[in-house]
Amino acid sequence: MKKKNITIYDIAKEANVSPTTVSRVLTNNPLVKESTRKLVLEKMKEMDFTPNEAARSLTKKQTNMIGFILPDITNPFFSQTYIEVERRAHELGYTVLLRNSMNRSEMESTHLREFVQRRVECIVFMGGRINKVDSDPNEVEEMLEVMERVPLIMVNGQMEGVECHRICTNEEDGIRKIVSHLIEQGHKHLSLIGGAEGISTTDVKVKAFQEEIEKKGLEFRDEWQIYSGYDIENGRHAMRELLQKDPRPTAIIGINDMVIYGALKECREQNVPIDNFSFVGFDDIFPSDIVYPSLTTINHNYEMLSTEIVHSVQNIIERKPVEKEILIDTRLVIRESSLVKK
Amino acid sequence: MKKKNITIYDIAKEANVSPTTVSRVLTNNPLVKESTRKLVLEKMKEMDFTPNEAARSLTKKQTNMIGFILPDITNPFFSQTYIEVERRAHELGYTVLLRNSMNRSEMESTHLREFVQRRVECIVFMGGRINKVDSDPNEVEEMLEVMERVPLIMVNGQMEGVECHRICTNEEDGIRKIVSHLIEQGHKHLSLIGGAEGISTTDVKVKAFQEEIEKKGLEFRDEWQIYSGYDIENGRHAMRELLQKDPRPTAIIGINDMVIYGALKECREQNVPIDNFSFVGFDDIFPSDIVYPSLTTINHNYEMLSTEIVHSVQNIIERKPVEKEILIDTRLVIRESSLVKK
DNA sequence: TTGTACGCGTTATCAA
DNA sequence: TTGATAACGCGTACAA
Repeated sequence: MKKKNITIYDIAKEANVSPTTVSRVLTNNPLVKESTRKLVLEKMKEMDFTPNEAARSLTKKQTNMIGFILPDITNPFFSQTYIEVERRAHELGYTVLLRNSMNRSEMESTHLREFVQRRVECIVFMGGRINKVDSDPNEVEEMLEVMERVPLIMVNGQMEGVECHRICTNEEDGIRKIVSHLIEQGHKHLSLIGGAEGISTTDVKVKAFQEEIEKKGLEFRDEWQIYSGYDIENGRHAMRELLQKDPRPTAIIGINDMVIYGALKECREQNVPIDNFSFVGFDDIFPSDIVYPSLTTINHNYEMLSTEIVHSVQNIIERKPVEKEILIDTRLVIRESSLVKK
Repeated sequence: MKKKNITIYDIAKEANVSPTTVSRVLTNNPLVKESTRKLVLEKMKEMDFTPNEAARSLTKKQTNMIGFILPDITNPFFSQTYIEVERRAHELGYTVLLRNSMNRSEMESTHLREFVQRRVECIVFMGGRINKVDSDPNEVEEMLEVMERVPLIMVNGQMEGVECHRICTNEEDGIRKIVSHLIEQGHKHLSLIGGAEGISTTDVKVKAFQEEIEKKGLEFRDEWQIYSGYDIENGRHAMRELLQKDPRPTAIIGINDMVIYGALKECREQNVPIDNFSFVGFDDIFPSDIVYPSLTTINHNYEMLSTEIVHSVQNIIERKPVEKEILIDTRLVIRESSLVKK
């Protein structure tokens, strides 16, 4: 089953040329006579030759690989971003190395180390440490060390003391769009659930939420803003808490779509009519179109997000000028969950 | 920002030893005096040295990479499988190269070529061409060529004329479990929607469905078995068709969970009470626990699936004996959608 | 316990 | 248009 590794030397011998010439046809060097090129190509086909990328990387000092760290690919928000990045990177000849961190710092470290070792040409970082408002000095130092060797792009995050390229969803504006929409629907009592204090994506949203509410002359109630985490179960807990309040809010915004799924589930289990509330999520992951009621939410513009990521990656690698910070605008997708019923 | 690439030679010079010795500490060779090892490690830290994996791969003739081709990582079925594989592979020191094929043959070819070029040590293949009942001769030939150089494992698929390791979900048994469950619930009129004729995973299910129905003394109605594809929209179409039948079935099985999401959606749009039917899916992807009604479905046992995949990968790479075909049993997860109401 | 010399498969430099 | 020859950075047989 295993063949001997055949190399350009083998091809050279068969074609009666030097290895150099074989290498030339491999790199599409135009300084090769057409007839010899044809001959060499023929022999390569015959012998089923494939150049060894490791050897190539070694001499060319470039691997055509980029590393992508994200918390959890089973979360549609990340997979929807990743797949677009993979596609576009592929078009430009790059191989993406995907690694899940599960938001665990040691995993992130491991992945970073591996990326450096494999000499990826750029690292894209989402989630985890880059969303901590108070960054860990050790993590900062590690990032800086990595960045001395590999350029790094942070997506929807940042670290104090780590200056690098950033591409971010305009989350403030997303929240404003949600608040405006709910007020238009006649709501006066808005709640925000999910997330965690000290995590930048949460803090940004909470701040924007509070500001926008007060700007519109509504009342911000502390007890209607519940930090409860990011997943479905966390959403259930928040909703459970909310249902015990008196008075209750009439509209509920989720830090992401997932927590709203949980909130809906909790209402059902407690036999609380869904219609009692308007719900709005954030991310527009695919299940939001199929849950019941379908979920009003903020779409990240995944296409533009991924386009900008790969675009930046490319320019950074090619040492072209790149904007240090790129903001991606969002879009409010109105579905059933936020429309006034009865 | 860019440092000169520092190598074992630089370390050697700094530590007053030979490059060989540096290499030895890198590979944890015990034949190094403890004091020199310490010295070398120190210098490595000081100079922020990281071995170049490409150079390593070149001499060791092993890359520690495995390739993973699947149709679409945004489909939770695949991401739930992939993430487990990544985790386990990582524990064994392997890097997984993930590539999405979107079920397109040319993409698969591109990815296969790249994998060979990068000298991955094993390829895991899901979806696409390996699910065609009538395999394309060109695709078969390509697979065989690849397999002369890299071992390959097919997950939930096979190709006539391509003998290789296979790890499969026991889909027949899954379908039988569903049918039994529905009959226990008192159903006599079962329908199966989704999938496509000539795709092995579909054909296997359809066949098992028909056989099991007849074995139980029920009637298999051709018009209640609708090939309509694999995604949400396809599920809607099938349901639309089903709603026009007279008589209608009372229980609806989906080729996967996605099509049932579509079916539920279609019922709502047409104001047909969900309660008129029992629904059962296949795959147990995560939204099935949060859609309403929550979906009864077949769980793939992702843990065992991924364990077996990585286990096979490892044994194949290490040339240990491996079972040619491994069957993974499923589990019926009963939720609201299939329980008799009223 | 350590070092020398060579090989891994390619690309790049220079000369022919 | 082609061919020697030297890198690229590391591992390993062999010698010391």
